[in-house]
Amino acid sequence: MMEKKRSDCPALPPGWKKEEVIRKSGLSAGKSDVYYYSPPTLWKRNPKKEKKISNDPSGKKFRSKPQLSRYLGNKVDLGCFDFRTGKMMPGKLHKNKQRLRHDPLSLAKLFWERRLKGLHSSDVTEEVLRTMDLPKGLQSVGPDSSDHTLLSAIASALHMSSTPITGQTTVAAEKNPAIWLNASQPLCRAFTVTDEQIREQELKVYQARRSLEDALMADGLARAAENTREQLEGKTA
Amino acid sequence: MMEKKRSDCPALPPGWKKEEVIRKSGLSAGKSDVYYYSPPTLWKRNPKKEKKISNDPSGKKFRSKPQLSRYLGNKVDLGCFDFRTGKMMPGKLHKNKQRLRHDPLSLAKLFWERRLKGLHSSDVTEEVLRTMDLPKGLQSVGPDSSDHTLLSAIASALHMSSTPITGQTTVAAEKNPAIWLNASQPLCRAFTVTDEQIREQELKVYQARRSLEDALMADGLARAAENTREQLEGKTA
DNA sequence: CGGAGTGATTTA
DNA sequence: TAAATCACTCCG
Repeated sequence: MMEKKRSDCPALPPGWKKEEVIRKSGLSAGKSDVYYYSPPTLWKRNPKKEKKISNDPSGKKFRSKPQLSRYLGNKVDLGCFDFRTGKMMPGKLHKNKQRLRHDPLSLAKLFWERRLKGLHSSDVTEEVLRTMDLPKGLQSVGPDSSDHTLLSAIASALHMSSTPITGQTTVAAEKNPAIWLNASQPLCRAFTVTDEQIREQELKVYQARRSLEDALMADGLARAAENTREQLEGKTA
Repeated sequence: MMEKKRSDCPALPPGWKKEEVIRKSGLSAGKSDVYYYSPPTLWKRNPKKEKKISNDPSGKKFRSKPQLSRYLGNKVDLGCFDFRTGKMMPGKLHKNKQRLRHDPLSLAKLFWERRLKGLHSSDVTEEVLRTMDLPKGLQSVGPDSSDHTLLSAIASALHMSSTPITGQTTVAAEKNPAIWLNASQPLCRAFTVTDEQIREQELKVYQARRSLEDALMADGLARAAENTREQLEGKTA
């Protein structure tokens, strides 16, 4: 087979490949497109196995920096990453979060999630969330990538939904968000929870319960909660 | 047999049908494919047996605009035909390379190329071009087949364009220059450059440099070049 | 229906 | 503008 020049990319995690293809015809002949390929092993290991994704040992193909950024999430900071050259360029700080507010994904939904942002009342739950750290395996998906909003979203989902919280699972959501987004799940990538994390969490829950006991003593708690609820309903109407 | 919704297509000759099929699954679920069917040849006479046989009751299926265009040939001008909607879109030539001939940039370049014809001022460059021979592999395409104009065109393309100079590459240009010509390239057939030609050219460049040294001594050179430049800018403005 | 290749649109 | 991103075509 005629292999195209697919080279390693030192700026990305091991196994990632970079390819440059020259356009051979049309109005844009002579211009080039740069693609990246995820490590084959990572791509073939699909834990859910709910769908056969690909036999291609070459990994998944990425065609733009935003797409790459969405996939890598907080694993790799692509702020200084130059997509065309494939190298890190210090001093070139791009704002990659701006674009997310305008893509179809963001407009499609999450009205309620957006509303949660800026909700910094005296709600006790808010205080708890504010001091929490996002687990490393958890990645936001959608227009607002702030950990705070994601936390709120998950918290809400846990309260309002009677089904398990899994996050957005299908890769198809990336291509066809309007069709494939699961509105019953918070906008984060699918994640897994280890036994270790569960044990850690059990401890945290115990501690949190102690804090909550104290909080319940505080004056005005009931009133604050009621205010919060009204705010939510007012904007959903 | 399950008949699918095939509708008439007024933009095509009588008998042509249009069909739209929605994709049901996969990454592209929800997207649709559009097909056209040529007028059914219900019966075809068998010369030997004087018997009518069914040949192609459904007509031929067409899956793309190029395929359709190839079949219809000069019968129908599909320049304004929108394959997806099945309608003619006059004024909105955002399909095809038709737009190529009409957008401001390409138009300006074409005009500039045309202007070079008949430009026989005292410009030194002109003198050089006049005494040059076109390489044998270089062939003019289009209404003006003079070598002189072609040379000027290539020279200007080398200066103006930031993309490689390839000439007209598509075979379609030979069949239908009015539609398929690539205005971003000089009006010549695609050509190749051999190593031998490159070596020859290196010698010529050396000789030309010697000539240029002498030329620079000549009185009035700078003024002539400046006049030429002003003429060009004045007309492109 | 997939996807490489290219046009169209948006961004810097 | 040009470059980057997105969307679509078109053929397997």
